[in-house]
Amino acid sequence: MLNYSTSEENYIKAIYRLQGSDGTVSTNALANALRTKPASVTDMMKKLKAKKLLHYQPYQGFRLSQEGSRVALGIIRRHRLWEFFLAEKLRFSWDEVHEVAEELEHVSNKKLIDKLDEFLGFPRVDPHGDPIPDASGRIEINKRICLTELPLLQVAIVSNVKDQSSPILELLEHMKIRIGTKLEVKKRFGFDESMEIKIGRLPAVLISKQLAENIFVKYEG
Amino acid sequence: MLNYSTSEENYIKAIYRLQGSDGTVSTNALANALRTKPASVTDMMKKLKAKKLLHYQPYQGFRLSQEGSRVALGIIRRHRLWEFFLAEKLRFSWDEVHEVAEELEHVSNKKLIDKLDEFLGFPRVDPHGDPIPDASGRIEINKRICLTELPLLQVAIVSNVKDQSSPILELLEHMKIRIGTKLEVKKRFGFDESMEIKIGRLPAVLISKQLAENIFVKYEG
DNA sequence: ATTTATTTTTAGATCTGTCTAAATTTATTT
DNA sequence: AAATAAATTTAGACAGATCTAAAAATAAAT
Repeated sequence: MLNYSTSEENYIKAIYRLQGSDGTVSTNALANALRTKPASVTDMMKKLKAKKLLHYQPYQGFRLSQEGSRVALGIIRRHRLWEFFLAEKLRFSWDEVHEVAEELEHVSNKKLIDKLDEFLGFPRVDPHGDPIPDASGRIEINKRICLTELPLLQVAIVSNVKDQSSPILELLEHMKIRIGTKLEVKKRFGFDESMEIKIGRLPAVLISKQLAENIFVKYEG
Repeated sequence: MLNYSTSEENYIKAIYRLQGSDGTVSTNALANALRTKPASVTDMMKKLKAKKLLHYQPYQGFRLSQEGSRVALGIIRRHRLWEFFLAEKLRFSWDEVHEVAEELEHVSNKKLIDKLDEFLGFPRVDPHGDPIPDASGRIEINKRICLTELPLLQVAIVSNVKDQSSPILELLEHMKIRIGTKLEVKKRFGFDESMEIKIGRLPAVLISKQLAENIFVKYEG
C-alpha cells in the first residue's frame, strides 16, 4: 500500500473518470480536465508510468493499469464517503459537498476510511447518486435514465435536470426536488402520462409528463 | 483569511507549542521538534516573517505575532475537533487519534470545521483533555494536577500516568482508567487517604493513595 | 503525397521545501 | 580577553510540480 501525492492522486482520479470502461485518454483532454498544461501532463505521465500505475507510449495516450485502477477506486471511495458524511451528518447541501470532499479525499488512512464507512452505515451511493466502492474496491455500476423510464418502486437519486431555465427550477424548488433527492415512482397514469412520486417520507405527489422528461436519475442495478 | 501550506502550518503549530505563554523559540529547538534541520528552520522563518506570522531577528529566536497565534489556534481547533470526532464517533482509541488528526487538521475549510463543531455538540476538550478553541479562537486554560489535588466533584480527564510499569498498568486496566478517561472525585477518606471516584455513569469505585499519586488529570478552570 | 494544422514531447526556467557543508555570530571557558 | 564550543545563518544543490517556448510526431486537408 504505497502512498501517492495529492497531485498524483488528482491525475489518477481524472484519468479514471475520462477513460470510461475501455478507452484511452489524451494529453490534451487530461490537461483540460485538470486545468493544467499539456507539458505538465506529459511530465506526470512519465512518473506514473515509472510507478506502474498506467500504460503509456509517447504520443499514444494512456490508460490506468490494474494497480492504477485500484488506486483510483480507493480515492473515489474516500471522496464519496466524505460527501455522504458532509451531506448526511454535517447537513451540507448537495452542491457544497464536492469541493470539501476534494480536500478530505487525500487523507489516506485506511482505518479512518473503513471506520467512517461503518459509522455511516455502509452507504451504497453518495449524495449525487454515484456508487461508493466498498473496502475491497468493488463498485456497482450505475444506471442513469430519465425519470419517465424508472421502474415502479425503484428508489433512485436525482442526478441532473435537462432544462435549467428558471420556470422549471421554480417548479422543482416548490416540489422540493433537487439534485441528490431520493425518490421512487409509485404509479403512472396512462391518460396524461403523469406519475405519482414519493420523496423520502413525505406524502406522494403528482408530477406531469413534461416535468418528468426533464429529470434524470441514477440507481444501482 | 489566507491559506497556508501543510508545511507552514506544521511550523506554526510547533512554535505555538514550544513558546508557551511568553518565551521565544530557538532554531535548534524547533528543528528538533519537527525532526528537520536547523537550516530548513531558518529558511522557513524568513518566509513566515515575510508573511508577518512571527517576529524574528537573526540569531535572536522567534515568537508568533498576533496573526501567527490566531493561525495556530485555528490549526489546534481543527486538530482537536477531529480528535474528538475520531474518538467519539468513529471509536478510535485515545492513542490512535493524534496521528490521523495530524492529517485532517490541514483541511482548512471554515464552514466544514464550524459544522463539525456543531455536529459534535461544541465539545470543550479533546480526548486527551486539552481544550478546544472556539470558532473565534478563544481557548480556556487547562489546569494539570495530580489526582490527589483534584477538587471534589470537579470533572477532569486523565492525561498522564507517572509510573508506566506493568503492575500499575494492570491495575489501571482493571479499573478501566485510561488516558482520556473522564472522572471526578466523590469523596476522600482521611484514614488512608484513599478516595472514591466516579467514571462516567459507572458506579463509584475506591482507589488507593498510591494509585492516585500516579494519575495526573486536566480540567478547565 | 505534400503541405498544413494539431497534438504531444522536450528543453530549460521557476517556486517550494528540503538538505549538506561552510561561514558567521553568539555563548562559554579558560 | 582570547580561545574554544555551540548555535545559527548563508551558499549552493536537489526533488517535486509546474510553466513557456521550441521541436518533433501525428493527423487532417488540399
